[in-house]
Amino acid sequence: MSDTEAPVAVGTLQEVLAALSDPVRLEMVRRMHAAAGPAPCARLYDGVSKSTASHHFKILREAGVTERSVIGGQTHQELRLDDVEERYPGVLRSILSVS
Amino acid sequence: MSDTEAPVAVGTLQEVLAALSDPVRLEMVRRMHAAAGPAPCARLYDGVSKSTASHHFKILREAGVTERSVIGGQTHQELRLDDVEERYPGVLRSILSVS
DNA sequence: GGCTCGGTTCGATGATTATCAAACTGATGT
DNA sequence: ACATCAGTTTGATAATCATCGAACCGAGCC
Repeated sequence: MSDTEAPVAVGTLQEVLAALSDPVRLEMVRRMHAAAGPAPCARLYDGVSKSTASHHFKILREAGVTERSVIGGQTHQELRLDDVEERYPGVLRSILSVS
Repeated sequence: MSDTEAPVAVGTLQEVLAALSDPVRLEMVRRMHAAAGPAPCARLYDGVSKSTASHHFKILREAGVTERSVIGGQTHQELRLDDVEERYPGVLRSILSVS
């Protein structure tokens, strides 16, 4: 079974930038982008504890940058690139394209 | 007389995003962009003390986002849009173009 | 010299925030 | 029922950070 939550509106530009300014979260976002679809949580981070990772996922979701879905009982996270692009054109796209 | 400091290299993407994620600093950057050239410090902020503003200017400079110059004895701040664009194409430009 | 004006630096304080371990929850499997 | 696995929440701690006032500095002016 698949279950996706009703996504919150994309947050303020400040919220989005603050969400992306943490290295752990930016790496999460990069991996979600590479995954190009719902990805299991555990594949999206390294070097921090489960609880810390969950905290960062929450911040990303509350900024409207990602959404959570449950697929076959497992939680997945997914980048809301189109939504963020619609609200702030070019911002997330350029950040992801930069090395 | 005009005196411009040798600008530091543009910082990491994290540093740049962190610098822009503060509302006071983003407003400073917006005003510098509008000024399109060296602008006197006092025109670039509202609602915080002189010392706080100076602190924020420093963070922006250390991230390589702005530079300081002295024109006729007065300190001015200027956006380094071209340098940041060269290092992180699209990032700062898109942030400035967004409402 | 002494004064003001614009900025910076110092030191302190309060608020955020990142982090973890532990307890909890919900689903799956035996 | 029990155990396990994945993720969340809670509570606490440590670190970072924004903010301010006060002291300081350099340039121009009287």
